[in-house]
Amino acid sequence: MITIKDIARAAGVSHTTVSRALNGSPLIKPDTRERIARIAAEMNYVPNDSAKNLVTQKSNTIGLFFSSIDQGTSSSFLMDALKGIRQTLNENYLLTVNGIDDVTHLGRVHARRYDGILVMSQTERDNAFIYHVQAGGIPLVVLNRQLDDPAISNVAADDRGGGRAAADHAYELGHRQIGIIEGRAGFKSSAERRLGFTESLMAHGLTPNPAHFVQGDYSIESGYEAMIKLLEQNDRPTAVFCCNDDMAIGAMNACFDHGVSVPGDMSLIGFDDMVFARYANPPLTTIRKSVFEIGREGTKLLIEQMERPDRPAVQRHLGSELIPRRSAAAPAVASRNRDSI
Amino acid sequence: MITIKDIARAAGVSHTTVSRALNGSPLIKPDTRERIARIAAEMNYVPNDSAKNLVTQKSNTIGLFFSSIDQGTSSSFLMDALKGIRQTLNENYLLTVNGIDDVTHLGRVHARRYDGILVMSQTERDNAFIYHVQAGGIPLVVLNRQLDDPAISNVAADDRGGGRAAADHAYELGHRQIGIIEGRAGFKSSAERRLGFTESLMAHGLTPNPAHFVQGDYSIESGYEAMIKLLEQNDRPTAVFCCNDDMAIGAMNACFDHGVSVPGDMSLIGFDDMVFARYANPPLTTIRKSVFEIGREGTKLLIEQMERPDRPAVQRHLGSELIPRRSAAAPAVASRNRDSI
DNA sequence: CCCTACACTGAAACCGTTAACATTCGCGAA
DNA sequence: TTCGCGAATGTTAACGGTTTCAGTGTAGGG
Repeated sequence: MITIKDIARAAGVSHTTVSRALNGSPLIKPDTRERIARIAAEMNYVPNDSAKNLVTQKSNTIGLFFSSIDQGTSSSFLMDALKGIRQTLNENYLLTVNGIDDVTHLGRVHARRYDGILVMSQTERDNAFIYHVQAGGIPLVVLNRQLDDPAISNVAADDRGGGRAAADHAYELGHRQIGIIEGRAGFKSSAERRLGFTESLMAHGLTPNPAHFVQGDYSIESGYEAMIKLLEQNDRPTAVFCCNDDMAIGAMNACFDHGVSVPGDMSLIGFDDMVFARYANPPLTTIRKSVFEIGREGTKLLIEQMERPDRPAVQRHLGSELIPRRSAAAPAVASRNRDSI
Repeated sequence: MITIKDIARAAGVSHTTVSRALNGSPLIKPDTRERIARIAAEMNYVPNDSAKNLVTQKSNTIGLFFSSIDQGTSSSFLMDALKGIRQTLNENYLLTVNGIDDVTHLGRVHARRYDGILVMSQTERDNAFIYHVQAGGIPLVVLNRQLDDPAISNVAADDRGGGRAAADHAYELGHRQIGIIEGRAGFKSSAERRLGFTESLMAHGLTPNPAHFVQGDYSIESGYEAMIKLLEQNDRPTAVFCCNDDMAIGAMNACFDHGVSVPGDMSLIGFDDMVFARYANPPLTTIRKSVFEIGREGTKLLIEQMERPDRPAVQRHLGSELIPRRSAAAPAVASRNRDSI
């Protein structure tokens, strides 16, 4: 392995000069710098990160931590976030990917090891981790989940607004019995989406029917099960807001299996707008949130934070947008009548 | 930041003794070791990786490289692979995730920076990267794509066998006109799956009809387009093997949009068995390949390779398995007749 | 012609660890 | 008593960079 000293010898200068030349120090005469650069290139010199990091007290590493790689995180999530992050992050940063749950010793997550940390958070259970990072003085941005703490930088979709938009849409189509399949208990997004949903109902003068609130956990299966519970009710809703697309797919399957046509007998609205949403049958009406964008904005924020740690934390909410497709339509006449009685 | 020297001072020993004690050297008296360990814990000591890596000439980092994060890699892929890898990898390894396309300077991928590298490869275009890594003497395992070079360790699914199984299944259901929507041109998996498919046809005495071979690129859209080309033919197939599930979903949509019922008028078989396959409508008959397992086995191999670099490279093929669901069934009588003429 | 200032380069210390090479100590054999 | 030896610990030199501080050489001003 060749080092700056080898280059120094070859160039007939001191290794200090080589170091400076390679780092673009203004102290070095332009032609010296060039000569050294050329020699370094010829010798295929690659700087030793460990040595560099040791003396500069940096790690050159950004850590991406997920709530849980196993559950609750749909795969397109990870992918989209990764795209957004990589695209924004300078190439010579190392980006590591971890599950928060996999971290057994918090002590191993340390300012020496990470220059900055991104947390893709879903649940308040991540808080222990988040506050550990913050206490350790590591630049930190929490993605995806809205945080209450203004001291921590945060980029998330507007879950509540999205929930509201979903319910608004159902209302405008003419539905008056609108159900909801909720996300995983304990996840902030679940609470927010339901809250927005309820707000919309109230705003339109509808009284939420507790029987039409069914718990799910963001998995396809839970959507299936929840939908069955809804279908079995005598006074079942004519439209259901599923708090993510996975559950909407599950719900759609439940409808098919029980001879309930979508959207003829039942309107379905999802959340996330993952790739498959438009290829569902019927294509899924849903709320788009851009994890890609969250990744991108979050990374920008993190970089800023690393450059000037004194700056105050920033909260940013990215809008969520209704994407009307074909899984939600006006209710059948019968149910409209039933409502108008 | 506290270092072994601080601990040494606190314990009244030399820093060498601390280093040895903390690393479990047999040279240290048990009670000394214990005392030092206790002090270290009390002081919240965290070793400095950079310093350690500098002197041991390791990087403590494993790199996971993807053919392309943007195209051709479905997201559940990344997720599953990651699960398999993380589960197998010792927690104190850093695992970085990169797109091969994002690597602008091959020189930056270097034995100093990575103790080992996993390549999730799809296409021969990755070869430049792969051989660079190998030439650099970095322990390497190529995942997911079958390699011709026995000098490089390799874990992949049995694509050819899977293709064969798909065609066999269609044949056994009674189909005699079997089409194929091929994967992305240039991807090894595309070639292998087609090959297996063709082999099966020949084995059953069917002559492959060139018009029934349509190019796709593994995207949902391409599956849609390709299916339309197939549907437009006068002598269209009664069953189509789609070289991945994404394209099968696209193909299914094309059928719906053209009033062709699945599996009534058209049987569809996919490949991968991604999560959504069983929630398609109808549930998708497909070939299961476990990316998770590929990740797991590949990591095991890599670790072995890092521990004893002298060992010869290993090729491992994980089986692929037919998962019959409802998107493929016996052909309608009319077409059976047409065939029997 | 000398002195100073400035532009450039070099020497040496340091970052936190590990490892090769002493050193100390106590004990049993000669 | 002395010597040798092994167990336990210490000294010191790496590892490959950056940075502080101390030169050098040259040009410009007096």
